[in-house]
Amino acid sequence: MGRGKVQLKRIEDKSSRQVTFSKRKGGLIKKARELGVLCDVEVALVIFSDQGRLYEFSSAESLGKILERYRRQVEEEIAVRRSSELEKKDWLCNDSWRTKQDMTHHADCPGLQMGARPLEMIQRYLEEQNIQEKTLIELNHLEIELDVMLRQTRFRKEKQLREEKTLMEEELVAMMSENHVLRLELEPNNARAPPLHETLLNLF
Amino acid sequence: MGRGKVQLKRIEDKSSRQVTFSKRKGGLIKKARELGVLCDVEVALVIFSDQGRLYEFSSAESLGKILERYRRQVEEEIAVRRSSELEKKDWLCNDSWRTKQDMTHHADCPGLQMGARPLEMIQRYLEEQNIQEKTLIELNHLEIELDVMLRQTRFRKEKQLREEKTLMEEELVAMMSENHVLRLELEPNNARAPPLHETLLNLF
DNA sequence: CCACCTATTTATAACTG
DNA sequence: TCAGTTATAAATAGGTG
Repeated sequence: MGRGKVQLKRIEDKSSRQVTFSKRKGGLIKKARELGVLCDVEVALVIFSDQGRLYEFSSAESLGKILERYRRQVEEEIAVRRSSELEKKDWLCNDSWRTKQDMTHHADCPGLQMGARPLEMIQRYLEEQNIQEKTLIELNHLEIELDVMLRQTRFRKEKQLREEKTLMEEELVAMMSENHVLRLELEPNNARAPPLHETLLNLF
Repeated sequence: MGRGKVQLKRIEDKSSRQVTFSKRKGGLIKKARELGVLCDVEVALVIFSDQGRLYEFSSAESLGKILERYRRQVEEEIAVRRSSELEKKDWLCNDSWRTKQDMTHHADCPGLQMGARPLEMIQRYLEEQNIQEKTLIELNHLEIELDVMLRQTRFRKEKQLREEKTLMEEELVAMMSENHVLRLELEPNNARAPPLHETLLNLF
């Protein structure tokens, strides 16, 4: 949209990129809000600019809540997946539903205890699904599923580091407390502000 | 956009709402992707349909990572905010930045050695700019600038922890390496893929 | 519900002061 | 740099099959 068509690749000119970011960020947030209102759904949006600045939007109370819900949902899926691990394992390791070949050599593959032998499982899965015929969308779904699997494993590993991390964060917080932070109170100024432009009303 | 203008309120007709959701969800994700690519930023989007179904998008590696980053940032800000509560209170309760009273007593506030004397600089800036006349947008810009200042200070502090962090991350990576990760090579498949529907091309 | 088809509304790229 | 304008590209509401 605009005077010229735009290629879907990184805008190299820093200035243009910044301007485009600013404009499109506003547009994206607006659309996220509209989706939330019109369709009565929860929408959460998080953007990190290349400067590392955080922008967020959420249709509901707080982004945190939506993210909590997201986390819960993902963990739930993990739980479900885990509880059906045995059957799934059977399913994934047993090609009978397709080639009916003898798969017993997979039965003794070690390290598959906790349902993760990602590489093998995935390779098999891909082979069977005839990946070449898949659409990109389906591949995307697949990737998400794989990510969930990975997440599951990762979760366990990360727990081992959790305490150390916490310790470190506390240390960080302590160090940071040496800094004095200024938080602008925008609301009061806004309230006192005279007629705002349409654009402003529109975006905020 | 479309045959009729649309009011920004919940669409009551369930069917229309569902259709609109479907269409707009696609559009929103597409725009999120475009923002990520064009402006080289990280974007994460989470949507819960009213049916509780989860839709997600992320411009980067995984949504989880962005969410992690988000969490870290928020925690950081909270920590900083809390630690600076006292000074902030002082500043906010002191109307001198408006009344042009003597400010020298700020000169001795500790912890601000490093070339930034945020409190003073900001007070001065605000005085000069006659903050009451500013628009919300300008205030936003101001806030961003201040944030950059803060970030610089923070950065120096964080550096002190960088090495420890790096060490820890390496440990994490090592642990993760026990897992076999599959990275889908989307491009090749895409390239080989036969004619995709317009919608597909449009969205991906 | 999905794909496709316009008529319109929106978003926004490029430009201006 | 930054708000405001304009010409165009895009998104999409409503409708059809």
